[in-house]
Amino acid sequence: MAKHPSLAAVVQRLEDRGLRVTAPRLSVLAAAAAGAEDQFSAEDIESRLPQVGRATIFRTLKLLVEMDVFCRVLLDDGNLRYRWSRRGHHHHLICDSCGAIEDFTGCDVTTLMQDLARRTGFTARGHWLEVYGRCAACHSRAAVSQ
Amino acid sequence: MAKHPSLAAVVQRLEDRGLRVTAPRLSVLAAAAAGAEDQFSAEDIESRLPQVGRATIFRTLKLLVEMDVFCRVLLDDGNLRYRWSRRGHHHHLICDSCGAIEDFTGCDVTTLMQDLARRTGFTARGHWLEVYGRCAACHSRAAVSQ
DNA sequence: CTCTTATTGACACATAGTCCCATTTCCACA
DNA sequence: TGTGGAAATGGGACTATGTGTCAATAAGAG
Repeated sequence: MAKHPSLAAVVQRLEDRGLRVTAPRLSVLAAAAAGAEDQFSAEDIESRLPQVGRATIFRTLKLLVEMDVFCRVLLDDGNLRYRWSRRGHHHHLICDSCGAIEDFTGCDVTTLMQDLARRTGFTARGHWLEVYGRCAACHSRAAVSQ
Repeated sequence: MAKHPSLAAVVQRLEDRGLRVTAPRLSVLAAAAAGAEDQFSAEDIESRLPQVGRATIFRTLKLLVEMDVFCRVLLDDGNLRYRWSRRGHHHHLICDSCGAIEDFTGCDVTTLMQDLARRTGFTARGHWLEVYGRCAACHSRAAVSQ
């Protein structure tokens, strides 16, 4: 699966919303695709685009997160990263050891929420879940080196 | 149940860790207990303690979070709050409408994690979960006003 | 080609911290 | 009781991640 959706698709979605497809917006998308990692910080984008105003970069990041082109990932140390969104409801598995981020869907938190409503009367509208641990690759790597 | 544990218990835990029980640390605890709400921001503490250095306030907050005296709560808007921890693994139910925060334990995310490990090979070490929605009190309030 | 509106860039300001370093405070031990 | 070392503090600079304002610019519609 591609790291990120085609530019054309994003452009289409901008147009559908009646938003303009401008050079700075395309630059941010390009800069986000440029990194070696599939995740990036606001600062990464800033440093790759010295010619684009800082405010514009943040505005664009915010817009693209709203449009579900990017998603935010909360790292264990409290830092925030951006990432191409796989679109729709999903969560992240963040590897402590290599830092890789995987998505996961099939989130049964819904069941949990229903349970919760029964027990406490609290109705969940949404939730934020990040999982920290060790990915399969780092497991085998550890197994080999020992 | 009390909003927060006795000061003596916290003092004890500081001593157990070989840390000093200093005036600034006690001030932060007092300031945290002073607010009307059971939650507070770093800024709340700062403004209640103009005589204590900012660096000290942040150091102390961090220390008390590590000691599980306070916990951090991630609000829906991305802002962070501090809160007396009920100690041990728990999550938060944050009411959109009145802003109240309830704790909940009996978190069956564990089951989810085991499932995850089977499916993806990812072993979870920990997770962060915040739930947003509407509390029981706000439900009944809404029912009455309609 | 021009009008309108979206968008941008610059800059100031805000929040939530961290880092460094000189000074102070505390505690233990002589 | 005095003192030396370690822990803790306060001040200030610095960082990261934003937001708000406002005048200038650019895009698309007609």
